[in-house]
Amino acid sequence: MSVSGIRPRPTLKDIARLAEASPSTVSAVLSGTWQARRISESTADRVRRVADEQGFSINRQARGLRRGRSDMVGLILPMHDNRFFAATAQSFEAEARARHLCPVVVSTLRDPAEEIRTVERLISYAVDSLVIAGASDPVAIGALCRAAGVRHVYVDLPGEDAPSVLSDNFGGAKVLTEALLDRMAPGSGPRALPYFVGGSPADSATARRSDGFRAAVSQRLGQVAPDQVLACGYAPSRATAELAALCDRLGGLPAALFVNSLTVFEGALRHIVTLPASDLEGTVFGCYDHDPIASFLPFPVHMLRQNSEAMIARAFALIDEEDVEPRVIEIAPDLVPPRTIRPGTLFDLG
Amino acid sequence: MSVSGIRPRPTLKDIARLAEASPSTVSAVLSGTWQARRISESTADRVRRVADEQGFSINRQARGLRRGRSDMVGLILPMHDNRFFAATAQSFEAEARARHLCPVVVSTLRDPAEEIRTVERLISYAVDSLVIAGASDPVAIGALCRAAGVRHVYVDLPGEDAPSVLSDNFGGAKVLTEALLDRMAPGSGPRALPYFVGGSPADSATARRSDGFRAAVSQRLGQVAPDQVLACGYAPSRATAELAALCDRLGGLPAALFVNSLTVFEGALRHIVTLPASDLEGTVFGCYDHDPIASFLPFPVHMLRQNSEAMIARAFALIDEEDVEPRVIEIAPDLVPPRTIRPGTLFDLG
DNA sequence: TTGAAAGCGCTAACAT
DNA sequence: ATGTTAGCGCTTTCAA
Repeated sequence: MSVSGIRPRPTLKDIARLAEASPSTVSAVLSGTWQARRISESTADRVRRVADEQGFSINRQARGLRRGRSDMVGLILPMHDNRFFAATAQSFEAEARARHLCPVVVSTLRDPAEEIRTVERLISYAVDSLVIAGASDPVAIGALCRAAGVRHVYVDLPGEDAPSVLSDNFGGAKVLTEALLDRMAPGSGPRALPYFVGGSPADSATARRSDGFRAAVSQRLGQVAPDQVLACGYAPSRATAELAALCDRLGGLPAALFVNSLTVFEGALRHIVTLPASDLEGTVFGCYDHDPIASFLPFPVHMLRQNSEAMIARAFALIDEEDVEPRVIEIAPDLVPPRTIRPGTLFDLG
Repeated sequence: MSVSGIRPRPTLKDIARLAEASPSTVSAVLSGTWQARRISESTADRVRRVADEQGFSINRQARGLRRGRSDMVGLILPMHDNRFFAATAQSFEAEARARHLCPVVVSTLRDPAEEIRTVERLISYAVDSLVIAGASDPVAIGALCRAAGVRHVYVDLPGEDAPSVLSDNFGGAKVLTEALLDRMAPGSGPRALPYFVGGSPADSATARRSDGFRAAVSQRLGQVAPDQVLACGYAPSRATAELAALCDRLGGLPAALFVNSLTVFEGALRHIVTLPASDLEGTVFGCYDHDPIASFLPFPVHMLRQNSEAMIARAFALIDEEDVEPRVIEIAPDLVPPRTIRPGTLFDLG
């Protein structure tokens, strides 16, 4: 309204002057510390009224500087565009807000240099603590956090210097593999075997998952050939090629296919759609990760839904308890069975 | 190494003392302002060396307080767990980093109160600017931003007091509808018509999309009955029920179905899988939003991929140019045709 | 080419 | 029950 345009936002001092109180009183009233400083109800009311009238909102940079903290918690992610990490971010925000902390979510595209820069930056904004999901250089991250005295917890991929909350990759893979073995068509020869595809052997999650796969298979079938595990990375295009080569070798799809992630699954699909429809009949699919639309595909896909909510809840509990003991905590994923196929519908393969 | 444990991180003053320079010199050297203050190369080198040795990293709360800004940019999202918003977040981070700004992404679950609280909070952390995606209360947001002098841009859903970068909902819906009309089986009676399902009529995106749908249909078929547009919200369960009711009325699926979002699509699928396979043959699907796995379903789904990258790039350009003129900028989404179906494969419906 | 000093807005001793 | 004051770590005149 005024010709002068926007005026600077009021500071705590302005409120103090207007409410005829001292800055410390205003500070105490507005930050809820006033129980300690037995401030009279009337003063408190007056201060609050003036603050409201003036549309006062505190300068958190100043408050943070003075208190040596920021009331922000950081979450570092490889990327947003991924069901698991997106769900992780969602849970993270809920937990942060329940604690009146400001959630700050930043992704690093699995670039170790970017990851380090991000950690440094968040520390220099004085985040109170840090959750690191899918760390690519946990050693460097740990060094930075320790130097700055910032509590941190690893999620999804482990670190050595602080607690890690991971998916139960071994157990989950074992359960999923068992589900596949249960449904697998009996037969003999290499096509009658289950195969594992996707992921990087350098990555501890893939290692644990393929171990779980091997454990289940060898328990049921007695042995696992090395070529039943094809860790060809996470890129869809690599998965397409790898599956094509496998089908070539076997003369068709194997009886069961354990797919290590949704991106790998997408790549696998690209090959599958080129196959004769009859080829699908003898195959069961499993995927370590869940996608609601995948459950509507015209063949059974057993999926594992990682429990990101429980993982993040656990991570926050560790931070709350100031528990910094390095160790691995595993959270079981949930097995999502394929949807029941009703005879006569589109998805009846018979 | 030392028995005393972690020591406090060095401040700029510490570096000054160790480098035998004044705090102002160190500040100038470390923040690149030193060209202005013609500092000697040797001093600059010495300062940088000491800073490195000490592992100095600046306290951004202090810097921000002094400079009256924070070098943070905020992105407000309805939720992370959604392909479009996740892609938006990803692009946002890339643009922010290209400008040496710290991206801060926060979601609000479409809760207007939470949204306001989040905007207030980010402002009180002194974010330099704000991108608001899917605003549920743009009027209140605008008031806060203006009072604080924070530049802002709306994305996905418009605001009145600042520029808005939106998907070209009308044009996109028209193009998608035309693709459906092109592929639609000829016939007569209500089943031979295209239907629009999902979204809320209160939401401007849905309004524009259904307008685009109507424009394309009336141009081709001469008229559109009111009951061809079923804005039943975004919840999957509502969509399932709505589609079931429609099929009931029509005696089967309509010749074409325009689905307003992926969540609606998921709900629609739940009904579709209960239908006899032969029912699908005469129907084409369209979805405003893209999902890679949906393209592998055993019937053709035309999808629209919103160009979040271009939208965010435009939003940042507006912020860079300090362009605050309220207006709507529309970005065309890309039509993703259904995958080619090869005869004899699983996905050959014939 | 550099240093001294004020002060950003807030909180927490320490007064009273 | 409330006010005074020092100072968090930094940037920026202003002085030299």
